[in-house]
Amino acid sequence: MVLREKSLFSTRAEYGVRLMMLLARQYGDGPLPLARVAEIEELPLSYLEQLAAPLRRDGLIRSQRGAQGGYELARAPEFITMGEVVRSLEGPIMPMMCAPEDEAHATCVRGEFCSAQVLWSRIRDAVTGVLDTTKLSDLASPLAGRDTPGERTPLLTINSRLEAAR
Amino acid sequence: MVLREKSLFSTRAEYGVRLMMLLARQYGDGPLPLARVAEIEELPLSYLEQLAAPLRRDGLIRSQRGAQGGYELARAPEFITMGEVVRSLEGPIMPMMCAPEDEAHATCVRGEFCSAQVLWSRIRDAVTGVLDTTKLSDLASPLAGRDTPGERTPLLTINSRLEAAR
DNA sequence: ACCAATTCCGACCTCCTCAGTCGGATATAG
DNA sequence: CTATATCCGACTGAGGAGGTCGGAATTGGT
Repeated sequence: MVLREKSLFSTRAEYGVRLMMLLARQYGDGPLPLARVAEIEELPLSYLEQLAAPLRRDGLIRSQRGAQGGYELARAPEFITMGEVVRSLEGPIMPMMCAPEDEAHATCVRGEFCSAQVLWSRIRDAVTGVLDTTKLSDLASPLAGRDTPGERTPLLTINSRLEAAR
Repeated sequence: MVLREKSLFSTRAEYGVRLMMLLARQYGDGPLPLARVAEIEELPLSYLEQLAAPLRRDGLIRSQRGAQGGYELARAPEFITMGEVVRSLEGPIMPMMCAPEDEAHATCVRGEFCSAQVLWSRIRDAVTGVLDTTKLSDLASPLAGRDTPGERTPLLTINSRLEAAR
């Protein structure tokens, strides 16, 4: 779809996070169908379906099947960390084979001689640190992180802004 | 070669860092040929040659061609950051297309609406933070990062330890 | 002068993952 | 009943990761 150089995470995390943020804004207003998400975020519906599956299995979102159905957050946005979201979509965070999250079974063949491992572990910890301390509620407002406190922004607002943009 | 799940960086960074650490231990004792490195680290020589090229172009290592030649660090280990090494091998650090190191040309099509961007930027900063504050000298000793101050360990020691290991 | 050891360079190749697509089955509100 | 959803599994095309290979250029040792 887009031209894509190498990047630390894949589109699964990217799209999945965008999906979750949309659900966060919608939280409390009933389920949102993926077709709407696909439309708003301009993402392929069939791909989104693939991303919703693990999120649901991991208890981050709830589904309502059938007409008027869709997905909604299983918990309030302030109780969902980005770490849960990203791990659900991408699996455990490891910057390198020899530095898995589960330090127990590092697959580093070279064992004690691999002192580079220290570096990769530090990086992994830095990444998971951000991921685990950032909650969905920290990002869900379009103004969040932009040095403005930012009140809640309903979907309606976002839609009209998208209209205006094209 | 090895089975390889998804990981934040590729083998280029992994092998390249190991190469640099070996050169760091050898620093001041003349050039080390890649054939030796390949032997010690059990890595394919022809692939190492590929990794040495950018490191040399970026002025991190110096080469000496011909017999008795090899590579050596262009500067002392305490003046080379892991950020320089990794960037030389892998290019700019971006966890996601919409959060490049050069914040100027973010290729995020959705512009201001992409509030997820905040997350990816934070992660990028966390990673580059570690990378840019860790120097080659911080890792070069096999004891470094293992809560022991760690004196300099010559190659000879490492070799004999490798012998013993198999 | 020669040879062996090196770096240097570019082309090539193979497999696996990413980023989807597709077809259909199942559930449910109106 | 039907339109709208989720759900599930199989399939696929392109591209990058992770190398390999052949040869040219450079240099120290004898």
